[in-house]
Amino acid sequence: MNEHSLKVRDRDETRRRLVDAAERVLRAKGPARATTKEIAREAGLAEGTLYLHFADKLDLIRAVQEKLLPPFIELLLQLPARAGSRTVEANLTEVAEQALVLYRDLLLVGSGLFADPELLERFRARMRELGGGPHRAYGSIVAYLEAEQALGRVAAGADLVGAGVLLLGGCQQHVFVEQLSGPDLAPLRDRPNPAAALVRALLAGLAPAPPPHPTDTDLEARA
Amino acid sequence: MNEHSLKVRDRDETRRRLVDAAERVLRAKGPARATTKEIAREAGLAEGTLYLHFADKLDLIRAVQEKLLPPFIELLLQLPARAGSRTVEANLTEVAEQALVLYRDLLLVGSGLFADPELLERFRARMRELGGGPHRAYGSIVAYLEAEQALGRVAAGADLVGAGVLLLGGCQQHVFVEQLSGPDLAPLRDRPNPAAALVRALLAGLAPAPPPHPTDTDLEARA
Amino acid sequence: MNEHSLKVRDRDETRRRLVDAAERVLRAKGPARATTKEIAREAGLAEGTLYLHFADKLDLIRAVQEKLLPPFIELLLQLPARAGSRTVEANLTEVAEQALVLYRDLLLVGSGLFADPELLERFRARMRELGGGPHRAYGSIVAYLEAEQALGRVAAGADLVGAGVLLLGGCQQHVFVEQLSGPDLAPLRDRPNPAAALVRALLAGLAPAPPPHPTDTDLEARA
Amino acid sequence: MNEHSLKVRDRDETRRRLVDAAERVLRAKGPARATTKEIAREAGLAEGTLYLHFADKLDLIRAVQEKLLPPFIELLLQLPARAGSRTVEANLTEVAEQALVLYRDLLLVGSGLFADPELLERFRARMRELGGGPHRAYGSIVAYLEAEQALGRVAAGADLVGAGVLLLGGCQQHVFVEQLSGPDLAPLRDRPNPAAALVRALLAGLAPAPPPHPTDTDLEARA
DNA sequence: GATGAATGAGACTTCATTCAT
DNA sequence: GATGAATGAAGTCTCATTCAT
Repeated sequence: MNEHSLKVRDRDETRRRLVDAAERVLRAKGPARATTKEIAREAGLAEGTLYLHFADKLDLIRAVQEKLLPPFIELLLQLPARAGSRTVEANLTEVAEQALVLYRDLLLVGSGLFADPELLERFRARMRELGGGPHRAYGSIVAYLEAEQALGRVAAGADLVGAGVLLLGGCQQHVFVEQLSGPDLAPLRDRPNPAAALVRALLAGLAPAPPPHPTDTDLEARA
Repeated sequence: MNEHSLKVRDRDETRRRLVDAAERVLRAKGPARATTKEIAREAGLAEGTLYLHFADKLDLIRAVQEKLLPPFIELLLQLPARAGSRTVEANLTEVAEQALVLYRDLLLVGSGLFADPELLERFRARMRELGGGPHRAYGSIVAYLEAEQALGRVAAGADLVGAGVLLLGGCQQHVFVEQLSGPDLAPLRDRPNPAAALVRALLAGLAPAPPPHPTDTDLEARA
Repeated sequence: MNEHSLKVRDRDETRRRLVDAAERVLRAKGPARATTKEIAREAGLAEGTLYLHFADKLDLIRAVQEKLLPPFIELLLQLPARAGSRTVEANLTEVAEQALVLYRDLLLVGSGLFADPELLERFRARMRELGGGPHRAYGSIVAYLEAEQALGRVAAGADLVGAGVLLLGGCQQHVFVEQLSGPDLAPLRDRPNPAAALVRALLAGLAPAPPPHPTDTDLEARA
Repeated sequence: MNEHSLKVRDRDETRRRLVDAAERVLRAKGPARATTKEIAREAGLAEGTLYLHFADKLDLIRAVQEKLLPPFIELLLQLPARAGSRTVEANLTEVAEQALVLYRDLLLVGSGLFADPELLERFRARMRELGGGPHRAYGSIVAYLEAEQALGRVAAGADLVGAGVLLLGGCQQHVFVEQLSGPDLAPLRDRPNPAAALVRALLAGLAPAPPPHPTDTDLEARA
């Protein structure tokens, strides 16, 4: 390990401290109130140092947002290979649990994304660069569900993309309502295991079971 | 119509112009970049006039956000009375369509809500004041589904709150992915009628149809 | 009493209500925080009405300040005629009491005078116009003391202008220290009748009584 | 002198330039018209720099006011030790001279103190913090006069606090009248050495010399 | 590379004043 | 004469960014 790699490690270390500090401040104050001065103080560094490691403040915020995604991405990448293992319910519940974690972070840390069109556009550009983004997530989920369909563990005619949207959306909505309502009014407070509950609700659907015995009289009545 | 009511109408007119202008600027620039100066210019009024009608900038933003909700609230309030009419699918699709409209607005205009803890807290306070908020929305949806359950048009054991979260969340997610992906990468672009599709997916569920009557004749029939 | 005089009385009444309201607001908020909006509200009139009766805000403030002076002026005008009546101490104590009242008002209401050179210059101009001002006050006091001197009730060689400056200044200083110290630190709090005490101190002076019996030994010691 | 102390000196230098610039602007425009913009321009610094060194505008004004007091405080602290030296008249005249200087500054720079209740309250708080304020000034003067009393150079029964109030008040009044009258009407203009005159007037008092020994011989001597 | 004082554009807000009704 | 909504200049303060050390 030569001097150069030491320096590189120092650079990385400083950069990491800035990202971590930024995340703490974003969580504490919200994107609108997070200032470079406070982030630098939280990192124990000078304000100017920030600009040696990031192009500007938005660049740093984007780095924080990117840090939040990998665990979820990781899980999705492994998902198709799990088809057939355990139960569909268990596999999807694990996804939902991680989605809840992710959306909680995104709501607090990344809500500034839609507040500032420029930040949003930069984020999209970065996603294109990395080849990531929502379409990858849905690709993984659909691939998994197709595999389960082939195994007969998912209904044949099901709208798999729709199911993915409902599942991830349910998680997002849960967090959304939770935060919007605050500690006082909490319509979802008495749902102890939201991830599992949402998965069960999605699997079951809302439609009533079709009439078990299509007897003659039934058929006549319908006609 | 006397002089006083004329003035009242003037006041209201000015107020409305400010809210409309604020909405346009919020959509164009995002909450983080919307300035009082530009809102006033957009309204064709002086900057100071804004403060004759609103306590401060956040108060104005809140007024814009409040303006977006009533159509959706209205629909939800009428929903329970529709139980038994048309089909469950049609009724829920109408809800989903309006939810898509609402979330599209909220994402662009209201995302600043979570970016600034103070704004969020003010919004919560206002909801407590008005007795509104997400718990009211869920109350209406659950009441409707319970009525349909009693009519046999919704499965007996279904998790009705969970269904509501999945439905509204699915709409939210659709908008979220749509916006996050931008015009280029659009995993959901080829879903022409997202509201109807989500409702159908929710009604059907993912689970494969269980053998309704595990009697011998049934099993034979399948084989 | 014809219609015209009624209107005149109305005008005066409105004007007086504005001046009174301005005084109340000035006392409550201080000159720096007194706004035309609040003064109008306090007067129960519209903001624009203020400008029908006063050239501008400074003109109104000046009217308040002028209202404070007459009682004191009145007293000073009568003062010379009182020479020989009661005691010098009683006469001066009455002056000191009124001076305390005046300075208390001036400090709270009129401190803005020196905060704004323009206001000060307008006040001077108005004094020149009315022939009033401090030189008139001192004229009265000196005239009174001269009369008392002639009566032997005031020391022959006394600096009468200096005595006036000390007396009025003592009152001013008392109020100044009182206000500057606030309710907590009050070096002058245990002085129950400050006007009387100041007059007594002024009459007595600080110099020790000259040696009562200039005996030979005393004279030798001094030489 | 290392790099750090250099920076400290820079900081102090900038701070001092701001205070000096603020003092100049306060004198020129009065507290009510002094703006941060002009103070910064006068200091040759950016407006934002002001807020690196002072919490806000009031904090800067307070710093100017505090700068004015030390010379006077210094003199008062040394005063008790001077008892017995020179003459009482000389010692008090020095105090009066400095008091005139101080009040001239305070009237121009510090009159805003009473115009804004918040500024006044901050000033009181700062005095409590520093243990200073008028009660300290009066403590020193009284201590000095007591020492002189013990030496027989001040009358035994004299009201020492009252004497202090008269002396400082006289100086304050002198400045007050001087400024209020403006250059035209100056009732006190022909008093060439006001400090000395006020002290002499205070020492002498107004009361006519009482018959020191109301013995027969005294009475005869007067006749 | 790190520092942090300085920058300065620009944000929000206030308020004396005007003028159509 | 009275009104009060509207004005807009001016104020205080913030904060991302730069640059000499």
